[in-house]
Amino acid sequence: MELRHLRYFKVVAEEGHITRAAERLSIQQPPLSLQIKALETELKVKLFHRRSRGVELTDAGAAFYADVCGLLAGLEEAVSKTKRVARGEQGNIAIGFTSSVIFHAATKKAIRSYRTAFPEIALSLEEDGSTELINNIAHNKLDAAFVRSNTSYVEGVRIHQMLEEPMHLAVPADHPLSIGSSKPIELAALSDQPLILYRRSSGPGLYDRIIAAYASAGLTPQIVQEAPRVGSALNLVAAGLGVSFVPQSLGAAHSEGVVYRPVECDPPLLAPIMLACRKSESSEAVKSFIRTARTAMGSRS
Amino acid sequence: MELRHLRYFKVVAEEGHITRAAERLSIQQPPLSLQIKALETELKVKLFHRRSRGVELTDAGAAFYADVCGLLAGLEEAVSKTKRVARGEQGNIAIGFTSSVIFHAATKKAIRSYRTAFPEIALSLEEDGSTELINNIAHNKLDAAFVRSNTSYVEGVRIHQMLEEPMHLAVPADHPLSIGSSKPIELAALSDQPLILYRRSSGPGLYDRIIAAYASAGLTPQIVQEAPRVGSALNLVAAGLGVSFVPQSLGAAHSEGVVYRPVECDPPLLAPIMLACRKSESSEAVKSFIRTARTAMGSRS
DNA sequence: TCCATGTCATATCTTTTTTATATGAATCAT
DNA sequence: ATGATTCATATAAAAAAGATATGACATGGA
Repeated sequence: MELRHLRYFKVVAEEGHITRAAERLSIQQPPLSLQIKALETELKVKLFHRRSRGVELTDAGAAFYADVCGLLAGLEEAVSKTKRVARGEQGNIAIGFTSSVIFHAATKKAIRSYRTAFPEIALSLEEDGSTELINNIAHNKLDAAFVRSNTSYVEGVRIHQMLEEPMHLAVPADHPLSIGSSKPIELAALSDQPLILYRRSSGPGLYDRIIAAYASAGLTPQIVQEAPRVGSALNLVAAGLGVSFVPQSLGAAHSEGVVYRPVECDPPLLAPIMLACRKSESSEAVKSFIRTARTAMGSRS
Repeated sequence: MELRHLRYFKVVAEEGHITRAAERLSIQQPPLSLQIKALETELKVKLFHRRSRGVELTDAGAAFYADVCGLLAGLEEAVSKTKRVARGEQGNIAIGFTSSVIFHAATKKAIRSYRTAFPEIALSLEEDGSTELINNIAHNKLDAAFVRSNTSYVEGVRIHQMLEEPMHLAVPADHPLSIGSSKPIELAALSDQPLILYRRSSGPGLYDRIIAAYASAGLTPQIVQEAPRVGSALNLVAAGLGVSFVPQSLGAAHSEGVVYRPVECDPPLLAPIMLACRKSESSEAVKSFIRTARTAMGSRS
């Protein structure tokens, strides 16, 4: 059976008349009769009563007609949907982010402007560590991810830097360093402070930058604890276990028992936000997401 | 576009490999490549990325694949449904009845046994006067109808008698004739009783039989009122406006203020139940309904 | 780096299928 | 009865699908 049979059948059913249907289909009557007969033979079902003044659907033919209309309409719908997806107007994409980037206004702005610009594309969001996110992109489980590292190079994944923000020092509210919180703190003042960092394995980016900053100031950090993610590091700070460095944007989120102070340091201690994506991305939807994000976040690279 | 394209596309999408897909389809690789390309050209959408180790769906291709699977499954479903309808196992039929026949146990039994025997066939039931029902059959708005007349002959409609039941006299409860209700009443005793009948135009069957019975007894009925249907005639009887004749089975339904008495009369005054249907019925579902009804109602004609 | 291998694309020929033309058979209306 | 209408059948022409042979291109191993 071919679509031709269904299309011909539909017109014949609507006209109740093979000759007129043939006209509407711009073919001659004999081939149309043959195609209808072939359809009946294949189904082993009589679809029309041959009357002297035309043809009339049998019960079975009427049932088939209803379904055929639906199928043909469904096909048209599928085709136009496919075209929309090809143009990048419809589809769905999966975006990942590390726990610390959602706090930054720019990532929220990026996602919001994409939703507005492409409302027909469903976004699914997933949180995980930088390493896992980048691996998921390589394995086609994610289309792009906001991360804080550019250190892990995975085959087929490219990482764009979107912006950098200063790192702030997070200190317990009752800690001596929390006094005069508006003035920057020099790194040297922290040499003997117990330091809380995040697990390097899931996000080496910030970890390495902090270690590097200590090193270039000629200091050795006293790491007392590794937290699985920034949020938990801040909880440990609030509990008084030590101090930590977090991206400035985190300050807005977690304030209970924690005081944030700018850090004086050369080169400045910065936390980047990067967008990881495939080196050769084929999906229009994903490409437009990357474009939107770069515009919204003011990335010029 | 033809179903072939969709079927081929589906297999290629599943295999991710044109050569293997061609094997599964029992054709050679070059024609399959051509058909896929033709499909892409017609849709003006690239459905596959050509990779060195095979092919891979594009976003648009993946969207199309999902829809194509649904459509092909839908087609199979439509075909098997059509076959079921052709075998008379599925479908829907429209049955009419006059207001007076549903009170008879035999019609309820007929409908019930049909529902049991063919649960997949939807029955739609409609009540109207005999004349209207029979016209509706001729105009294909109904498939069959239980009526009480065989007097109206409409082109293309055949009427089978299913059974006959005696007519009873309905008298007001406070009427002298209601005394001794178990004994039959002779027609002669009614010569000067005001008579209520139903409108002849919508159901000439019973009307004519009653008039004929009076005539053969040498009496002239004193018709005081015509009711639109049996139910309303009984209401008029209950109100004391006169007496009426109704099929025995009606006694079960309407008893408030009405007493029913058998009628002594030669030839006996009988109310038939007929089944009207098309002279040449083509639907298996309707044919099986007629068969079931005749069996359930004990018609031997 | 080069070659063997695997994979899709292209070219050409064969076969099948679809369509067109001509005509027949059946039914209905005048 | 006859002419018109409509579907069916027969046969010829055109189009399309499929087969075979081969090319182009990338990949992975020696």
